[in-house]
Amino acid sequence: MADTNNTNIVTRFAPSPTGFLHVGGLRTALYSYLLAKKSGGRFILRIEDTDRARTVPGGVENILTSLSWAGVNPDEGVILRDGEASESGANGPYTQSHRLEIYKKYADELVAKGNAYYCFCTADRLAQVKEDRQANKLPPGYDGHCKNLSKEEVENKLKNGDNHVIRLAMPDDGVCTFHDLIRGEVSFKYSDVDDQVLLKSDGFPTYHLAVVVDDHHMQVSHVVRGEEWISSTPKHIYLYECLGWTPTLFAHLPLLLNSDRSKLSKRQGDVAVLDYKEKGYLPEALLNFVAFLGWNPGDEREMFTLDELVSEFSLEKVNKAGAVFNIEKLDWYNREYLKKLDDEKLLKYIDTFMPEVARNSVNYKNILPRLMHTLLERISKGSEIAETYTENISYFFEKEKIDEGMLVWKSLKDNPNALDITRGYIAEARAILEGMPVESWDDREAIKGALWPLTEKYGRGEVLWPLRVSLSCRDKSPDPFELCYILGREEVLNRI
RNA sequence: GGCCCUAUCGUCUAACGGUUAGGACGCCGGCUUUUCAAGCCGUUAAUCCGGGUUCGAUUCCCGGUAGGGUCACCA
Repeated sequence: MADTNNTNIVTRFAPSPTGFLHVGGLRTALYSYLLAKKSGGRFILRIEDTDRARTVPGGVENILTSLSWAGVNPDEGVILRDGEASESGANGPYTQSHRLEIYKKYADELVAKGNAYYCFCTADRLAQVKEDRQANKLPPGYDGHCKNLSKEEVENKLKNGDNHVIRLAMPDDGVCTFHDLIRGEVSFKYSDVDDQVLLKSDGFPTYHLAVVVDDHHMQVSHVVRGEEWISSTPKHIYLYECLGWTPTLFAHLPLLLNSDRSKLSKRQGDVAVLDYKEKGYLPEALLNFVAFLGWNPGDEREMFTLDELVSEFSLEKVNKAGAVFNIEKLDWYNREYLKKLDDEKLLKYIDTFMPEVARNSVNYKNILPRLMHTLLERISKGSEIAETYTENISYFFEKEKIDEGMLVWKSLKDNPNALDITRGYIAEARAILEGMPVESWDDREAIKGALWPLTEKYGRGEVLWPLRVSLSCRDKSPDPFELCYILGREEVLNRI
């Protein structure tokens, strides 16, 4: 349904499928989503696939999957400004490569109006110009060579079928000042702005043309994008002016940074949203974390669901400075959200990260539900299960060799009969456990209660340490009561 | 190099002229304890520098410095 009410904010997320959606993109999408949703407006997804050479197979799929995993879902059935039917419908996002005639039409209009011109320069000449200008310490950029071509020359070259692009003719003087919703007033001299290509020789638009045309037609009110676009904004605003349209409002977000404060990149860790999914980060955790990179509610609350973010979010509270993507904090968030999972979900979660060896154990199905909470205390994400499996987990699923020297508690170390004495303790413990009613095995406290008199008789470390070691074959593990509970009667009696 | 943006603990940040500069993560320490982990408690730690404006600057202005972004027929 058409919405002509301007009080509602319309935003869009416009990634290009040239790789995988990364966490910075997710944050941009999230902020755009929050801004629109908070006002009761719409959030549009638009695929900017105007670079044929760099478009990656599966790129669109990856964007869609990532967004939907995170729960940042675009609206459907968007109506365009001029009333044409929504190409998006319920089936997918807008895609620029499907809208080529629209951009062409406006590029032609711009040429007709004298705001743009044909350029026939070859790549070689362009490279030469760039080199020369740099040698003269001028900023690299187009020198305007084709701007002054006569009508006849242009027509001849066109008739000739010469390769050409269409460039925007930037004014020689004047200043572009705009109010960035995050940074305040920003201005650029038009003379510092290059004559950008609008339509490439393959007939595809560049970002600059496509973004303006689409944002206008899709009734976008607020453009939320990364700071790297701020210096291109004058081109966009000028384009709006030439086309006789009202520019959108702009909000340029601070960048996400590596720990060395360079722009977040693949080299220093994972950046793809789905990498985080695979490592076992919960979408709620990633989203909550990423939301707080450059924004905060103004008080000391830190845990926010997507819905809570919608009601709390405001652009005024978005910071200006770049933010380091700090994995430790993400890990903390993830564990907090993991703790909130109910047993059924936690079981499923832990299960998906368990290695094959564990799965093949006959006791797997019995042990896992009892082990999961204990395990959760030791990990902050699923991928750590595999990393720490051999060291800290494998013994639950298969009995391993015990180093008998490890069996003796430190207080008995000097006693020549330490091992025999310790074996005696273990034997007594075993007898107690064997005589324990079957239902007590489901109750940690009952197990503890049964074993406790022994510790009072011989000492805690003297009894508990060897018991724990003989059950886990490790010098580090949960306490013996916990081990008994997790392993179950049969396995415990078997191991002791 | 030109242009633009930015600057509070190691990190994410609060303080929109007056606070012992607050919180969170991490680090470190303590408690608990049979080990490990978890949990609880606590400590450490910051206003980039220099000038203004002001009775008073983290906060406003100017200048440095540092970092980042951008200057493609890439987005």
